[in-house]
Amino acid sequence: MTGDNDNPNMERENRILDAASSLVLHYGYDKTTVSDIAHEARVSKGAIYLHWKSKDELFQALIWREVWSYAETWISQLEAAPDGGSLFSMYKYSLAGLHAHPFMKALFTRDRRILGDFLTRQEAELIRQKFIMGKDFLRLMQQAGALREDADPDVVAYLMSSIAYGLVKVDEIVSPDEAPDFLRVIEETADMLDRAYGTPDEASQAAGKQIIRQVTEAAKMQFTPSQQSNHEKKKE
Amino acid sequence: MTGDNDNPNMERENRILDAASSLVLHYGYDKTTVSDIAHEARVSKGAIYLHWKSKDELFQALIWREVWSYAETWISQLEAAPDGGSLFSMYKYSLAGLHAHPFMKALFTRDRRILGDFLTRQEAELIRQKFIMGKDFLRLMQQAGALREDADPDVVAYLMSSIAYGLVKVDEIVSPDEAPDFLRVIEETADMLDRAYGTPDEASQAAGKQIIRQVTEAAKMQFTPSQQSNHEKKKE
DNA sequence: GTATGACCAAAAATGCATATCTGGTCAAAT
DNA sequence: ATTTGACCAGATATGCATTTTTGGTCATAC
Repeated sequence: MTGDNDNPNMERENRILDAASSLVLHYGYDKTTVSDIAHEARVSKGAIYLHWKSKDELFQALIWREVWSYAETWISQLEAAPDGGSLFSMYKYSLAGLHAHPFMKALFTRDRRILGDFLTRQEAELIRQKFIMGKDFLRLMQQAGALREDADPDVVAYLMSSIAYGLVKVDEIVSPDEAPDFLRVIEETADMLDRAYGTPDEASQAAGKQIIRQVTEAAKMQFTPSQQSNHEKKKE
Repeated sequence: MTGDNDNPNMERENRILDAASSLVLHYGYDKTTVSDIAHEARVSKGAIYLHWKSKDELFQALIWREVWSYAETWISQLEAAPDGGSLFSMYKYSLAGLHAHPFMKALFTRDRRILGDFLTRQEAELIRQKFIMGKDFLRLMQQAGALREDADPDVVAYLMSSIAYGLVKVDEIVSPDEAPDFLRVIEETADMLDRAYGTPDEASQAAGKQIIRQVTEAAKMQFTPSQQSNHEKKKE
C-alpha cells in the first residue's frame, strides 16, 4: 500500500500496518487486538513485536505513515495542478486529501469511535498540533500579496480552520443523501475563498507559490520517515 | 426570563423552566433530576407535575421555549439592523443568536454531554430538522437576484450549513486562547459570503429582503407558542 | 538468525446480589 | 382548589467474585 517495499522486512511491516489500518478503521483502536492484526496480516503475534515494542508504538507508527502518506498525496497533487499552487488550491488539495485518507480524517476530527482510548491519552498532544494554514502562514501570504490586503490574517486563518472542520464534520447533522459530492463542495469552497480573499495580481501570486513551496518542503522535512523509524529498541 | 408572566401560573412555569435550563446546561439532562429542578425553582416536586406530565415533556417544553426565544431574538435583531436583512446579515444574526443561546447551540451541535439520553431518543428527529437557509431558500434568493446568478444554490446551501457547523464546533480542536472573538469571526464570515455570492444590484436586494421577511414570518408562525401549549393532558 | 504460538500476569468483561436513586403518585395539609 | 412531600416501584448504580480476554514474553522449531 505504501512504498519502500524493497526490503522484505519493510514489506511485512507495511503489511502489518495495512492490516492495522483496515481493522482500526472498522472496529476502532480499543476493539482491535494485536492478535487480530497478526491474523489479518498473516503473521504470528510474536512477529509484530519484532517490529514494535508495544501496541501503542505500532499505532504511533501507523499514524506517522498515514500522516506522511496524506501529506505526500496532497502536496504532490498541488504541485502537479495547473494553477501550480495558489493559496486556495492548496486549501482545496489538503481537504481533498483528507477525504481520501479516512485515517487522517479520524485524526483531524478526533473521532473517538476510531481512536478510542488512544485519544484520551493523546488529545492534549493533538490539540497542540496546528493547522498548517495558520496565522503565521496567512501573514506571510498577505505580505507576499496573495491575500487581500485589508483582511485580518488571524481571523481569516481561524475562519479557514473552522470551515475545514465544518466540511468534514457536517455529515453528523445532514443525512447523506442530502449532501452533494464532497469534491464538488470543496471546489466551491476554494472558489469562494478566492473570490473573497484572492488578489488579481499575477506577480504576488507567484510570490505566494514560493511561500507555499517553502512551507510544504518544511512539512515534508518534519515528516521525513527516517526520523520516526522503529528500531529504537536498543535504547534501554 | 421569558415574557408572558402575566398569569401567576405562567410565572411559575417559567421559573421552573429557568431552573431546568440552568441545571441542564451545567449538569446535562441525565444528571439533572426533577427534584433538583424543583429545589432550584423553589417549588415542590408535585408542582412540576401540575405543569407537565413527565420529565420528558418538561424538557420538550424547555426546547420549544429556547428555540422560540432564539428565533425571536435573531429575527428582531435582523429587522432592526441597518441593512434591514440581506441574505448574509440574516446568516450573521442567526449565528450570533446561536452564540447567545447556549441551549440552542447544544441542540444544533447535538451535544450529548448536555442532551444526554434525550439525544439518543430524539436524534433522528433532530436530523430531520432542516437548516432554515436550505436549498429551497437559496433558490428563491437566487431567483430574486440576491445570490450570484452562476452559483449552484444547492452547493452553496450545503456550504453555508457546513460553515455554520464548523464555526460552532471548531472550539473542540482549537485552544480557547487561540480563538478570536466569535462576533468578530461571524462578521468576517458574512463579509466573505457577501463578497463571494452577493450581488451589487439594489433592486434585487430589496426583493431578497422580501423573501427573508416571508420566511422569518413563516418561521414565527411555526413556533407560535400557543400551538405547543402544555395542557394537552386531557387528551387521554 | 528468525519466526512461532503456547503461555502468563494483568486487565477487562460478565454476572449477580445489594444498595441507592429517581420519576411519578396521591393522601393529607393548606 | 392548590400545593406539598412522604412514599413506592422500577430503574440505575455499586461492590465484588468469577471468567474471559489481551498485551506482551520466550522456549522451541525451523
